[in-house]
Amino acid sequence: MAKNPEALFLTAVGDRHRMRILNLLIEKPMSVKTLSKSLKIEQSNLSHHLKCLFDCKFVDVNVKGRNRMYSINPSIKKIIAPFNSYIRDYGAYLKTCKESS
Amino acid sequence: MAKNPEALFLTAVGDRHRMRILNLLIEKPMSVKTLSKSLKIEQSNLSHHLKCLFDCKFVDVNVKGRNRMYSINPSIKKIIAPFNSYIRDYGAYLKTCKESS
DNA sequence: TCAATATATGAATATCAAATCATATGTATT
DNA sequence: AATACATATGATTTGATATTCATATATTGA
Repeated sequence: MAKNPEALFLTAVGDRHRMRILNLLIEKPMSVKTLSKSLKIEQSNLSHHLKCLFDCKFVDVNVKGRNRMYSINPSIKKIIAPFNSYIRDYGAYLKTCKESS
Repeated sequence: MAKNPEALFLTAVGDRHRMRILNLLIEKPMSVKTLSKSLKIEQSNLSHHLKCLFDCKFVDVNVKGRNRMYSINPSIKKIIAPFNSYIRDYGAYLKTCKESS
């Protein structure tokens, strides 16, 4: 069944790693190498995540020597802020959908 | 690997059906029956999604006769608004993480 | 108490996304 | 041109999540 934009959005951003990537990039542009070190995500795996973020236009790239600098697309900042604020206030209450069955 | 609050949040809300549920409930409380009809989600499946939303405190329930009225937890409204606004403006650009390989 | 209605639950299955691995591509440096 | 470095890609494996199905529970009304 084809996904609606809401679902596309949520799967795109809805990942432990991708959210952390965005939260780092919101501060400043970074190369894959730097991201990989900071977040301890293996390079190839990280590249896959970046591709996903890029395809959805959450991040931009530009080439700088042999590095590729990823930067955040400003449009998405509006969402990250309320998201982080929610996590700060209510994060402790969250559960997986499975548990407490 | 244990999930961080960010990931918990995103998996909880990050689902085609659950987002639509929240977007309906934001207008007014509804019974499972009503939700099921409006969203054309089969009852048992819907109940599973509601449980997930409830466990994460995104919705509340109260019993009204033999119905159970689900209502949205106000704390989450702050996120739904910017989310919907993003979708409205940029939804068309979203892609699945797989395609265009 | 019995039947009807509304909802929840657990287990089994099906579907989808993430991680990994091996390798390819592109750029810079010598 | 050859090597090294940085990153991307495709295929495969692995793991997680959604759906379905059969059934249980709870409430109401006859």
